[in-house]
Amino acid sequence: MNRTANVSFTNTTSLLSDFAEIEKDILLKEGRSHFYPRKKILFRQGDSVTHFYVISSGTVRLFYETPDGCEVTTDFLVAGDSLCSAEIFSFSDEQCSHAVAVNDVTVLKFSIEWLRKTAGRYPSVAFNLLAALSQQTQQLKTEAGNNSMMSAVQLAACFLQKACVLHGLDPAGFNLPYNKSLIASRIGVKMETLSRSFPKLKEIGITVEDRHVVLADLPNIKQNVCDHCSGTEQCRAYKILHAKN
Amino acid sequence: MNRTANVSFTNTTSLLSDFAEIEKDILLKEGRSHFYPRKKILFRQGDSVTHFYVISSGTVRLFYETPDGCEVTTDFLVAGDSLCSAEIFSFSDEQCSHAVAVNDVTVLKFSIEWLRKTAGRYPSVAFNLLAALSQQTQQLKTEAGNNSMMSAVQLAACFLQKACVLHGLDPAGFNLPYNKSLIASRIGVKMETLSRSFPKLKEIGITVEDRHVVLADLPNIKQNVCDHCSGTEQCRAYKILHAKN
DNA sequence: CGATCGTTTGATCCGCATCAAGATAGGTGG
DNA sequence: CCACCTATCTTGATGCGGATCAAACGATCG
Repeated sequence: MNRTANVSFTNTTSLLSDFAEIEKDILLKEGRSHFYPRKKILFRQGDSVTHFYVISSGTVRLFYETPDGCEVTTDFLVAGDSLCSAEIFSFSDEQCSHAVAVNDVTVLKFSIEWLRKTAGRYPSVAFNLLAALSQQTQQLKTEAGNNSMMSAVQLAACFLQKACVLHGLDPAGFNLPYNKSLIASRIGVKMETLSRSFPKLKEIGITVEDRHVVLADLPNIKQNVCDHCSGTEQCRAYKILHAKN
Repeated sequence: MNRTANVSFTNTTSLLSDFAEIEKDILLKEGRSHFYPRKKILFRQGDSVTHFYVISSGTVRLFYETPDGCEVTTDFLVAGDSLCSAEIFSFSDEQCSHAVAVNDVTVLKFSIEWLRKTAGRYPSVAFNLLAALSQQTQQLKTEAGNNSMMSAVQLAACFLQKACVLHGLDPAGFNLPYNKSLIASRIGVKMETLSRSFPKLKEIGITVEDRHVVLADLPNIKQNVCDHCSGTEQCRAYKILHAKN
């Protein structure tokens, strides 16, 4: 587990992207780089929280198991995103979800004791943690709202647009970064339902054939991603939502 | 707007309950006490975030409006809970929901500038904010999971148990602290559906007649509240969930 | 070449929303 | 005191969306 120097943090909404250079140095010096091959588990639901992670490359899937054995995917995380930011300062020290590498993944690991100590010593570190947590909370809120109000077709449309932006892909044509079953699990519908939504997506300019996706009529897709679907009229999901009225 | 000395923070999971005495003093000295009568609006969705609030007494409802005019209640907050904790440190300075007094409410208000400054000066204040945010995030996560997996009957059962604990009521018999339409809006179902779930609730020992509720067979209700339904076998919603198998 | 995985497609069922019509209670004015 | 009204809630009938069960298809792999 050697240290790495060439870590890139591309995600503009990430925890670290936003740090001043001094704090970045502090963190990069302390962080131990770890490699997880595809399908390797980073931690399991119920494990005690020992580390804070920042993803350097690859994609991590968070999911939990319901008592009846059903997997619910709560998020996909990419380079620059952090894991266990909420867990560090909460009362329970148990992981509330599994984390598994979707593809080959490298992360920086920090012990939670060190991070707590450092947050106490450097206010700017604490502030950045606060900002990261705030954003997570906001995102969860809007997502909770969306999920309860949107149909399977709308959810699929949103997901594809978000995935395109998140992974920096070309809307004019790209390959799905993960299985369709994972996508279904992420948007909270069954595989069969997701499958049936593709013909309907085609009608509104989203073509999905095998792994290949085309998002037509959306040159400025970044502005169209629907974190706040309900509010922004450029959003495709918004249009779908109101097509019927 | 006079200052108040006799503020009680009963909620054990609240932001302030957990502060050391010194920090409590700092906050209580700065906080301005405000009174909001029943139905008065604290702030509206889209307003710019100017203050951080801690509830001294009463109940506040958070909700947002969908484009088609439907109200979605995201939370009820009671004495000791805080408002806008996530908003203070996030990029957007817009309120993402309305806040309205369910009954007569008193709050302590702090300007966000002051709180940011104070969090920078006193690490323990920053830590308590981190802890509060962490907890909020965790709660949102489990709730998002629950909502997608639970039926209307299960959601109603959960809500009644939580409400009982949250408001410190007697499970052997209490009156609903709010309208049934608000409850329906909170658990994300229509009034009619909530209404139809009451007969089914009776079968599992939850009696609802008009405003009066009895939670039978649950002497230790606090242990039964289902923040983590999926995991705890004592939880009534867990039992409902698995009654069919 | 069969075997397994991921996906599609079809048939059916169930839960919740919707629309519509009472029911009950609290409040107001005559 | 009664008639009326509105808010809140209940009950019934119907329709739709998504889950479930089941079968088949194509691709990859040993």
